[in-house]
Amino acid sequence: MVEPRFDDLIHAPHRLRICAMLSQAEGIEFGEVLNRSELSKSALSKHLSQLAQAGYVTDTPIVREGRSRQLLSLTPVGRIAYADHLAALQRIIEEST
Amino acid sequence: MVEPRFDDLIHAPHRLRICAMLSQAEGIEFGEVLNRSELSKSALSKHLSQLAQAGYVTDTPIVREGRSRQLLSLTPVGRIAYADHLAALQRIIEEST
DNA sequence: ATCATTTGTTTCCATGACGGAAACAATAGC
DNA sequence: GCTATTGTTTCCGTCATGGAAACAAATGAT
Repeated sequence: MVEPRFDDLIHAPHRLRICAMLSQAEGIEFGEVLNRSELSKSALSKHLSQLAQAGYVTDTPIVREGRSRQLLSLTPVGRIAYADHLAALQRIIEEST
Repeated sequence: MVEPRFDDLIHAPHRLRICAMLSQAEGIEFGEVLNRSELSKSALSKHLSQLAQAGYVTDTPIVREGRSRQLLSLTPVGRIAYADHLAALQRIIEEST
């Protein structure tokens, strides 16, 4: 069972949605995350930097259509932190039912 | 079925915990919320003002041990907004499972 | 009545998060 | 070289947040 650790880094609304996107796939390109977010590319880049610095996200450069792109993924540590945060939220939800 | 509307006012970590506390009781005194939070009384007062201004929280003055206190409660509107927000979180959690 | 205590609000001030625009860097293709 | 694409960093303004202290209101004590 996961520790229900509330994580302020993940909790911020945009980052929560970013983590949710990344949790559902093996890897998503920066451009797709950008399209599915409501952020400018500079803001998105900064959020991803924060998540990367925490060790939650990594980017693998890939090439598609002649251009190099970032394939973003949650790291194992990131998946655990995200799962723990969701567990903390789940606990709040259950307490309130 | 509730609308899964994400509510930034409720989402902020301390306010989320405040709403969670209030959702579990008919009324809680300011002092108890203060003890169960990690906020100064000024910060708590300001958060409660925000929730009150949104129509999510009301305070009923009561007297206990010779002193008047605020008995805080979620309003019906507040309960709905909180439930909707939890539904939005629940949706995120389920998407990520 | 005066003073101190309790309960909560408001003011003041400092800090940090956040966001977008624009400049920048790196790479690929023409 | 020149342009377009992908993403980062810099710059700058704005808003959220928090605590301390001053304040207000009510009660009890002397």
